[in-house]
Amino acid sequence: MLDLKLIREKPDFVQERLNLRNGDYDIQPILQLDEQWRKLESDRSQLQARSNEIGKLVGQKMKSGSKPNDPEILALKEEGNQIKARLSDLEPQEKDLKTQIDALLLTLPNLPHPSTPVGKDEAENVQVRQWGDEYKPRTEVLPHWEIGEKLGILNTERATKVAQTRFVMLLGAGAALERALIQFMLDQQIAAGYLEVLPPFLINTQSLTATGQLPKFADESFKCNEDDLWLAPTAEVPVTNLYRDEILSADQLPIYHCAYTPCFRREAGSYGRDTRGLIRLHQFNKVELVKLVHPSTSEQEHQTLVQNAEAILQALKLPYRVVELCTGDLGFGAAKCYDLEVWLPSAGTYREISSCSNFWDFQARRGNIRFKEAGQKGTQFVHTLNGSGLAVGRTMAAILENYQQSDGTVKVPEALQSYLNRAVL
RNA sequence: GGAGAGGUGGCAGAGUGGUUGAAUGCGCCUGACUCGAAAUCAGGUUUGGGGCAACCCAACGGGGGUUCGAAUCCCCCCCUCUCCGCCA
Repeated sequence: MLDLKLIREKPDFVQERLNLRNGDYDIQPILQLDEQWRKLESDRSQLQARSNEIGKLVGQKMKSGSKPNDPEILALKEEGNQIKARLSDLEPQEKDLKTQIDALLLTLPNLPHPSTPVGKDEAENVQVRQWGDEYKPRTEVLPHWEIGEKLGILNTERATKVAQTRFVMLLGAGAALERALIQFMLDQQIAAGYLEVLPPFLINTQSLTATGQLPKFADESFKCNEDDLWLAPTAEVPVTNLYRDEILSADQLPIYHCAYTPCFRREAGSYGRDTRGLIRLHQFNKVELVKLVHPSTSEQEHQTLVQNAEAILQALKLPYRVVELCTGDLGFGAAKCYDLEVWLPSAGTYREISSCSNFWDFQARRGNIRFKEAGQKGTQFVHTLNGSGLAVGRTMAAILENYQQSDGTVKVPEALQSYLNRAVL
């Protein structure tokens, strides 16, 4: 959520930054409502002040012996009643305006960070670095779903029977590989200083609103209608929300968490895209990194977060590149974002395997996650960051392709061999 | 699902109609004492909003109501805990 004060005080600046995004965002309605609201607010609070005064006066007089039906008391009561009548007119108006303003605020995305490259769309993202070209296979390889089916470790047809399209079933070594990857990733990130969390996978509306999935992207998540619960689309949601509505002390920061969860996404509007294989599923596994940090450190924390995600790809010797998203491609809540893209030789392209975003104070405002500096008055919002460390299914896809051997088997990356107790799939 | 208890400041925990934004304790901050620290003593310490400011308003789980006045009384809802039942 953007700071209403900032919108009010620097409307041109805010509008300019929003215009760099993909989509039409207009702060004018908010500015107008805000002006009306402030007028009502000050009228109402003046009336309220007089009303409070009357209440106190009556109390004092009663204590010093006045009778309830003394003329003086009756006059005060009468004035009190008149004020109440006017308040009952103003109050709902004010509340209604406030509700409208809040609702509009929740639909505005974050401002891009000044350092985020300006651009219209994906095509203008900026490559930051590329790693591991020497590990790219030199011969033709089968797409991961074909080699997976061939090896009998991946089955789409039966998963579709059990559930729907965009679900897969892993068998034998496939299931073991998925589990090994989860374990490996968690071990690495725990060693890097992240505290593991195993959060709820069903989460409430308030939590999804705090991290920015709601209200705008309700279509993207599965909902349990009976219960105000949604299937988590990413561990970012439950983990960031661990600290919702809390005031932390500055010395608790930074907080680093890693979490394995399955992720559930409806993938509405992606019909026909990536219909085969492990790339785009309604359910996939992910190890997520989440940081809550002091604002003064958030940029460097972002860099180390990206490095922590990269470390997994490097340990697995999977070729990848790092891309910084331009303003037009930035996610709703992100101020700045790096994508890690892994090499998929069957397609001859890099595919996103991790998205590392700095949300600045955007999520913290929505979730009311604050901290207090010892000895200082007031509170500040933390900065929240997160990134995949990594998407497990896509990692498996990358391994099945990059580690294919000419005899139709797949080599197990050295870093994983001890987890799987085998060297070849 | 049945029965009961409860939701108050960073935390713990008082408070049942009147200047209570809220006792007390812990924590934290400042000062005194000390070479320094601990201990002790004194003072301070909720959050959010409006206003250039003085200052004002709001908030005791949420929403309504009664009243000149509600943390306190009434109604509805939510959540947590305990016991019983059921269950992985």
